[in-house]
Amino acid sequence: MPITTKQIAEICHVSRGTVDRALNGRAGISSKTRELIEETARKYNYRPHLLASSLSRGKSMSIGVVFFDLKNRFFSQMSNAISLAARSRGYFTYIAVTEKDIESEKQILHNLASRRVDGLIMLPITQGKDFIRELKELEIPVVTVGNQLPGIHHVSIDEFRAAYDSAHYISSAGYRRICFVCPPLRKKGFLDGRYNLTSQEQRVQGFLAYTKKNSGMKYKVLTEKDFGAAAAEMIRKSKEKTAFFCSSDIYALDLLKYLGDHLISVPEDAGIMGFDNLDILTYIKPRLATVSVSIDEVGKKAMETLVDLISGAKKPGHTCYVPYQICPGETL
Amino acid sequence: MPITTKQIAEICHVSRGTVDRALNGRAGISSKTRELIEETARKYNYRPHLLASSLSRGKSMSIGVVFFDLKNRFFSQMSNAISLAARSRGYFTYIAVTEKDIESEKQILHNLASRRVDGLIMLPITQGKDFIRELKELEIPVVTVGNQLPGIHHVSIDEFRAAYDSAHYISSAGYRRICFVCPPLRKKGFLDGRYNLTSQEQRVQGFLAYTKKNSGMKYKVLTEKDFGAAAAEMIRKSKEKTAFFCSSDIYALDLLKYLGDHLISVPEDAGIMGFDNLDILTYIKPRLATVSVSIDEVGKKAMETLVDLISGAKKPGHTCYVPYQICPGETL
DNA sequence: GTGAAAGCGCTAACAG
DNA sequence: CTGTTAGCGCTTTCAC
Repeated sequence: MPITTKQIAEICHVSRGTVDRALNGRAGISSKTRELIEETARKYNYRPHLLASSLSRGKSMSIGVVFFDLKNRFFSQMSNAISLAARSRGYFTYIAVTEKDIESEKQILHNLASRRVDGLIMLPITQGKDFIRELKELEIPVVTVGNQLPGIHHVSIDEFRAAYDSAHYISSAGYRRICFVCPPLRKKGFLDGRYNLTSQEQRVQGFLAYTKKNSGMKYKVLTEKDFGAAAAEMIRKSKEKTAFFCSSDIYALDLLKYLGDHLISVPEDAGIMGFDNLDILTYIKPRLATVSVSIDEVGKKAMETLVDLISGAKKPGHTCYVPYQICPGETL
Repeated sequence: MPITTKQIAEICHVSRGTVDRALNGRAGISSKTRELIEETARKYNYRPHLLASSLSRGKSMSIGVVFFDLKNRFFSQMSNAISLAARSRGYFTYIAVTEKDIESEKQILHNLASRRVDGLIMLPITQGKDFIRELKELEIPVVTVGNQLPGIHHVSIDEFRAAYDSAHYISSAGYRRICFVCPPLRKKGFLDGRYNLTSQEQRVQGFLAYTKKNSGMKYKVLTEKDFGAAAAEMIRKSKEKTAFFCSSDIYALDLLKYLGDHLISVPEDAGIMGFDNLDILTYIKPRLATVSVSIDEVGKKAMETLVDLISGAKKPGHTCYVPYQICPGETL
């Protein structure tokens, strides 16, 4: 058991208030007593009790981070950035994973609220009025990344524009036929539409906006779980070369592998473009064309926004866009 | 501000003790008052204040997880497993990253101790008597993974044997010349030997034990940062085919890429074997020979051990080995 | 400059 | 079965 301020007070023959002043660098104390107290604190290996401190101060100096999982590089990279940004401001991060389970997400949020985290950064898997009400009832500042929630602060790239630009990029590489691959959209409508798919939806909308605008374009959206087989069939049936624009690098890699295993060459027989520019791409050949999202930037910005919300100093704008960039590759 | 037990007590015209009994399912209360209390709690959206609860109970139901970073898949996968295992037992996990900085590691540990985490799971970057003393002074149960610390509970694979077996596997694939690639070992001796490299050292020792035992074997250990160039030179200079046994899949992938960029074919001109079996390998061609470590298993086991230590129910053994497996590939 | 006292919200031991 | 009381360790206000 570490020593407490009370004991230090006794040892130094001063009051607890004085010890507090010394240990927290507060004013109104002679340098003599301050030094005495600091020294005994060191001597007895004093360790402040942050739970007690939080209780009386009403701030826990901790934040909650809630993601699907940490297996996905997108989340682990972002968690890394958030964790660092948080610590540099004195916050520690609880990280919890929902495994895309709506009930888990709910429980985690309540638990974190009970732990009195000062703020939350999350990628919500749920949407809808009820959920937003519940979130607001926690009375904790929240910043979302990836999926959006109306009325809640959000940091992300402009998914719509990024997808729009990507479609344009693919088309300028000579493709007249683009297929958007986005398996998560399967879930649309499930559970009374409670799944939050805003990020994916904005991407598909950006894609459609471009392809519909350009009358020469043929387009399709693939949401099958087994999109590899579906894509292979499309390629075989059509003589026109198709580009597969995947809503995430992971799907692009899966597709690349599937096509390779089925003797379809990229980019000779079909084109592929990904999204996110995950760091594992450096090891992949051919180099995947993709959209680079600065995940670290999103994480940092999200933390910054959260701190602003917590301190209430300045109200940050509701949505903060982080720049993105088209990354050319050898797969188109 | 959520309602407190005190307010509930007033509303229900009972004492705080009774409210506590009702809300925590403790015995000694009539079902009538219990129901009344539960209902008002629900009605007013009561949320237990876990900080206060922790303070008086002396348990925070939180654990600290300390790794180099979360960019490395090894750590993020493990964090994911730990986070899940923890939550299933009611614990939440603080996750902090050191970025391989000894001073950061120290600060993080002290901060977590101040937050009164009930236990710690870490991959220490520091070693030495002073560090161990400091760790023990925290008076918190600690479980290490990866790197070891004498006298502290540890969960991992048997690195020595895994490396030994791998060397044997490589040799049985026909190689008479094996080069162990392990850049982290460069740090050996830096900062008065404070860097903890036990995991890597055990691997190199296992490798050496095998190669030294078999007199026909030629061996070498590469620790250069720029190991790709060094390896390429070795390959060019010798007519005998060399296998590069990399202490981590990451190095193996870097090497594979480097050699490919320099027109050296694997496995025609040289062999490569990795370590860890990271999940990104599924996307890599040629399929990398490696050693599979069940990272989830290590994470789960570490949490299990930690819970045993916290509860003090049964003292777990000091070292717990998790099985590993040689994974054949196309790179040998 | 320093001390005394009340309080953060919950828990636990004891008395009735 | 229920109430009272005394904490947990730190913070903060107010008086001296």
